[in-house]
Amino acid sequence: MDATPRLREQACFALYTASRAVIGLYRPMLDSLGLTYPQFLVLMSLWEHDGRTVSGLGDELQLDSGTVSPLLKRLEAGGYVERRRDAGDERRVTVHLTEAGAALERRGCEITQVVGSASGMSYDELIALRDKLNEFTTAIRTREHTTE
Amino acid sequence: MDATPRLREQACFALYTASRAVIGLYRPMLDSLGLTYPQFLVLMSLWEHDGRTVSGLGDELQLDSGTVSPLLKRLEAGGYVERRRDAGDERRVTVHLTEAGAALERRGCEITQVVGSASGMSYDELIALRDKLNEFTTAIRTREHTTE
DNA sequence: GGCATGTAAGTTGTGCACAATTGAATTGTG
DNA sequence: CACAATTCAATTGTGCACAACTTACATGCC
Repeated sequence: MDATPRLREQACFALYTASRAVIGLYRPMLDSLGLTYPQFLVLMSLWEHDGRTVSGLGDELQLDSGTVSPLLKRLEAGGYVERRRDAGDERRVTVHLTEAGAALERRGCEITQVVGSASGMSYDELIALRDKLNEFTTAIRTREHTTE
Repeated sequence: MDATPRLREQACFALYTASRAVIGLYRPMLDSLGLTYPQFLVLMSLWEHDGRTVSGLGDELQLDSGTVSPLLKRLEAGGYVERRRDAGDERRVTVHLTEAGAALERRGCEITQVVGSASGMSYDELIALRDKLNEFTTAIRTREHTTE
């Protein structure tokens, strides 16, 4: 019980592997749209609520500006979003879907459904897994800044 | 039900977030050893069975040579492993723990326990989550090369 | 032996992640 | 008003991930 933990017995490793596996399943479908998974997440966030700020997207995706800024630059180069300096507060940049970005919503919805069905789990099982993972993440984050 | 899926309702997003959160929890502890999480995984694999080949480690961690090779180079530069060209088959490179790398095992074991307890879950809950994730990964991988 | 086929490790190029820093704009306080 | 502190986005630097490619070596088949 106190022996060295084996890699395959670790929940953390299972998490790390599962995350990469599901992104790998998205990849060929998103490739055909010229998107990566994080870029797709940004679009999902904007389909729900267009015109978010850069930091708003960072909060939603739990990513900092060092990740989001270049990611948005590529999405803009791809023609899916536009960035606009906020008139009221010049520090803020709001991100807006283009016609092309908005048009991807239908296809994006199909892709998430394909991935969901590939999991081999029922809707209820997926919900339960999601909730368990979110509970896990919340617990981890509350203990994040503790020494040892 | 057929509406656009919201980011926070997606199991995939929960997975992506949970994976990064737990690696973020490992980070400060591994930093003090000069390790990253993937480097730590390599050491865990070697503590269990020293002298694996590069491709053997890749199979274990589900990473390709493009990821593992430079990672091992950094671990070697850090003084934790050595790479040796296999005498029998000159294509193979075996990876061996140094004294310093082997000595990290005890501390590594403590770190995984700290992370486990930070999850706020019981041992049984963690096992159940791990098994569910591995089931998920297996299902995903079997459907990986299917068009749509 | 000679050569096609396959395999192992490494390299190159792109795109995340994240820490640390920068610079511009805003806000709080005297 | 002045100016310190804060906020926001972007930049820089390091280390994964992964696709595509390269090079060296091994093996199978004639």
